[in-house]
Amino acid sequence: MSHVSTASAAAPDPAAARPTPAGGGPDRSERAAGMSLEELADLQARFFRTLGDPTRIRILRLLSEAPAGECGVGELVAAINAPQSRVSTHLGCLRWCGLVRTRREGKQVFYRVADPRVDELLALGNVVMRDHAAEVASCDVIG
Amino acid sequence: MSHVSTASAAAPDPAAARPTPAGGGPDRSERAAGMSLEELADLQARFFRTLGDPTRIRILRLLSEAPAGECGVGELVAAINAPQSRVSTHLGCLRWCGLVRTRREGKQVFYRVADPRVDELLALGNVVMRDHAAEVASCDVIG
DNA sequence: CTTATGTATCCGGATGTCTTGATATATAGG
DNA sequence: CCTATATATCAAGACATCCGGATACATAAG
Repeated sequence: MSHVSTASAAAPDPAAARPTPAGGGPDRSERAAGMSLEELADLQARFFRTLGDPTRIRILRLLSEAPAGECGVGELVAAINAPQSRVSTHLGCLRWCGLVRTRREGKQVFYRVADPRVDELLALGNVVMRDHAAEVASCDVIG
Repeated sequence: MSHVSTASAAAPDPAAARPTPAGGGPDRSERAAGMSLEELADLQARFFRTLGDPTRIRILRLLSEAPAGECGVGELVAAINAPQSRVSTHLGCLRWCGLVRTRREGKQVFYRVADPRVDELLALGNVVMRDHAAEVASCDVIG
């Protein structure tokens, strides 16, 4: 797969997930220090593209609405009604980008939204989108 | 062009722009009434994809930071340092989707962000993205 | 070790989306 | 009408991203 592309960098251990810098503790702020406006825009765009896939949106929604705040992969696959490989791939993308976190329990893996602001983002996007639904839906006609 | 695709619908007059339903007056809420969760997710994703292009991000940022809250196309082209056709195309996309509005003055056309919540969205996205910059930047390695 | 289940990854193949240069349209002026 | 400037649109090519099926990996149990 390759969503959200164009950048470089090597591949950290995908399974061990990232350090998840936050966690409530002190640390951050020196992040992404020297970046040109252009690079910044690239990253922002890339970030929004992470939210630009229907399957990923559905996953995030399911996770945030889940009773326990988390879901097993199986549940997600069933709820979304899509091939397991697809769900897994998108879960991988979301995890990679730090939007969700995982917990393993035996053979199963549970996912949860990693940052509450992600939900805010989705909610806000939802509201704004609703007021432009018709336009957005027909945007492809432009060109 | 074709950004944010997949939907149908015919092409309204691109120049005359949309009615811009809001405007401060009463009206809305019955929008996008009967939609399956799936269709909803498609639209949300499509909406976020509108924000998923670096050029469009740069345009929106320039517009919201502009002293008068608006910019002429020429200014944008100069600031972004990209071929005029590219800027124009993305402006068209943003206008089509209802995120920006236009005003004509002689030969020039001025653009402004149509909805303050769009700025909120960008700001929020920015903050969240910053905490995951490294991960997001290298996401393409996943697959 | 072998089997069974759950999850992740690889591999084409099909689209979607961005980009650029050329060209069309619009407005102002001579 | 003809010219010049400002924008918008078209056409074709280059990538990026998504998809589904097959397969590899991980964990648990016999």
